[in-house]
Amino acid sequence: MPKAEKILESFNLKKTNFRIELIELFQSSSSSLTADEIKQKINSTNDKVTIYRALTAFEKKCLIHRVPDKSNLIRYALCQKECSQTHHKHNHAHFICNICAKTFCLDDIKLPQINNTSGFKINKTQLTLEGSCPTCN
Amino acid sequence: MPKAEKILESFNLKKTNFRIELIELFQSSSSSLTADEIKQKINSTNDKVTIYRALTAFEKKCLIHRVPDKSNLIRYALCQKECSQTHHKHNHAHFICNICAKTFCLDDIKLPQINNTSGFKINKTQLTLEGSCPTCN
DNA sequence: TTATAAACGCAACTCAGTTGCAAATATATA
DNA sequence: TATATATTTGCAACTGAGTTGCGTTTATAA
Repeated sequence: MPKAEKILESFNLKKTNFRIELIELFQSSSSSLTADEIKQKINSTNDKVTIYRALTAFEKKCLIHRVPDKSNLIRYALCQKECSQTHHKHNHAHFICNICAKTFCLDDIKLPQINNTSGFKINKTQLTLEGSCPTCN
Repeated sequence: MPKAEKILESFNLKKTNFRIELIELFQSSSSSLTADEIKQKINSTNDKVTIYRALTAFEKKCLIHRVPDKSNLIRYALCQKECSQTHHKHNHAHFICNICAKTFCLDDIKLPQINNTSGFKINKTQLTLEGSCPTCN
């Protein structure tokens, strides 16, 4: 796991305390995070705008990616190394726990290959599973 | 295709002009609908609250189901006959068009069978495809 | 015809996420 | 080390989807 400072450096982002903490939080989280969860876990005094802007910047640099969420919140998880600095490239399924509402990346479960059908041209495939996570069951 | 009045009757819902129109709109739509799209297509003077409440009632009766949406809007499509009046039971993939942002049900594409993995108990599977729809390409 | 439960409409609210702008700060350069 | 510059931050105000409360209207059953 690369150090947070190294990551920010390599992405040409400034090494501010908040952003270092934010990366470390993502690295230590087994599931994904919403802006609100971040605000609670890093008990910083940072404004929510700062959080949203950091997330937007990280997503743009392919450091984090959006994952599905039950209640239509924007939820992020760390990208794996297959993502370059300019292009996201995910080939894993996501799991939403119906009890704790967290979303997990299931790196082991690969996506099915679906061919273009009846006029629909397919660029991207997403597989989302629901149920109960290891902690909840 | 059952008549809108018949449907409302069988679901123990009142046959109001708005709800009849709403069902007919769903029946004539090849893709799914948001509350806002409904307001525009039925150019009724109905309050948005009325639309939201009708959608909630229809979903509860398993007449419509939520489908994924690019920008986290609540988006609905008509259920197929496999849904009972009390339980949703969907076995099809969804397609999101990245150009027109509409979501379509792909009844032909069935869901892959994923087994429970490493502590995750799976109850539901969702397969979402993205690309461009027949109209847009 | 009347009673009653469902549906409706208005107003006001909630809450996630966004935008504008000015102040602060990290970092590269002189 | 000092200075310039682009990035990041914080505040305030806003947006827009969706919700809640409550009183009124309406479909339908008695």
